[in-house]
Amino acid sequence: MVINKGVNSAVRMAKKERQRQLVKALEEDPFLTDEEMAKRCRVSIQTIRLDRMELGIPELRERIKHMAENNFDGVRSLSLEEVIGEVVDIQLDQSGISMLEIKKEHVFARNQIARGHYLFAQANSLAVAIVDAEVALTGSAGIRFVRPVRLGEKCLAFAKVITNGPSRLQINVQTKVNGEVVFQGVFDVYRTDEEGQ
Amino acid sequence: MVINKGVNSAVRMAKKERQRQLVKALEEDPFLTDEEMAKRCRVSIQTIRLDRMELGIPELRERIKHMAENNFDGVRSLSLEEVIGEVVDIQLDQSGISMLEIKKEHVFARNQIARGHYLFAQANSLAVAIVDAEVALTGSAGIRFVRPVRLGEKCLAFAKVITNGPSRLQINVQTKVNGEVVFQGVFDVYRTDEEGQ
DNA sequence: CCATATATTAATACCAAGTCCTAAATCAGT
DNA sequence: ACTGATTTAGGACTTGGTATTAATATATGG
Repeated sequence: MVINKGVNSAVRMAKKERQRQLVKALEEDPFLTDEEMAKRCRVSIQTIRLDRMELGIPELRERIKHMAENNFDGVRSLSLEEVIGEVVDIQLDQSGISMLEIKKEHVFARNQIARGHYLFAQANSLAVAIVDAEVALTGSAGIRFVRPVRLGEKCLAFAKVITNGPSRLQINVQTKVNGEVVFQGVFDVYRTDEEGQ
Repeated sequence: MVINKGVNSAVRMAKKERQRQLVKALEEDPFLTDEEMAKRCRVSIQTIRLDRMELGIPELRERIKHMAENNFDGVRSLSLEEVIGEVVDIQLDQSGISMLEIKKEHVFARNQIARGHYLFAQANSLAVAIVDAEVALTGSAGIRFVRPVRLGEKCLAFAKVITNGPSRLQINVQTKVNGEVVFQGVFDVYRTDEEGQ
């Protein structure tokens, strides 16, 4: 019996093992068709299909679709990144206010704290936006993350021009959550009609 | 004839307009089937197919597949999604290199110059990534955009730990394009097991 | 007004990569 | 030899198409 069980389990393992390989192979390359997998495992297509059923693995097209959908959501937030925060008010060459609500895509999954560069991006793009010029680019900046910002918090960035030269402005940006300063930065922004950064 | 041309162009516009809408609709939602689009445009499926042919738009499955493939390349870096750019090399608590290719979504449409916060994001996330801790957050930073970076350029960010304390590190990041420095920054990063920014 | 493009619709056969279902074959263990 | 699990096979149907051919507007040029 023990011996038989050995043989038995050898066969069972063949199945289990195949399914294990299936899962692994699809993790590595989700674009594999049942036909491909059947060839690889030297079994019939139907066997692979049964395996997928048992393992609850959707068909190729569904797998691909899911990946694409995830990606699409990502793309959405990428294009949203173009406009970091919503501009609430702007006085060209003087001041501006923008609002950014911290969402899932802005935070570290582990601790729900906003990634610094989103706060920077909000401040930076606001600073650039209030400059009255064809082209405005940040030259340098000094920034401080005063306290961590958490998921769901609404960041109000207040930008104020400190010094206003013909080709160079210094802009102070203070970001607050419920009146509490969470970020502070000074941006040196250059304006030109051609380039600079 | 002018009158006829008017009618003519009205019809032609119907087609052009429909194709314009098609492109737009698919940009907004690439998961639309021909059938759906046919209903929306109140034409036959065949017309939509012809339109796709003319416009060189691949079928639904191909579109989805492409998205999924792009995503898949990015899936590897999904765990690295924490980091903007692709990490090339990391020595924890010592140094790191990441690469970011400037694409359309990173530049100002007007002048094809990369928005500063992407360069910042690359540098910032690399700085945070090389810190060997449960949680690492940027406290402050001083940065300089040395020269503008253009569409298509590949930015290599080199991060190096300058001072390495138990709870605080100073990290210098220099970003280069073809050996030329384009960005330079010093990041104060805090490591904790709970929070801080 | 008729011929001639251009645009649209229809109809058919075919494909990939499946699902769902039924039935048969195989095989291992007792 | 029988039982139960496993594997194959087969056919019908599905989606979302391609490719091709043909018929039908529709519009404009002359």
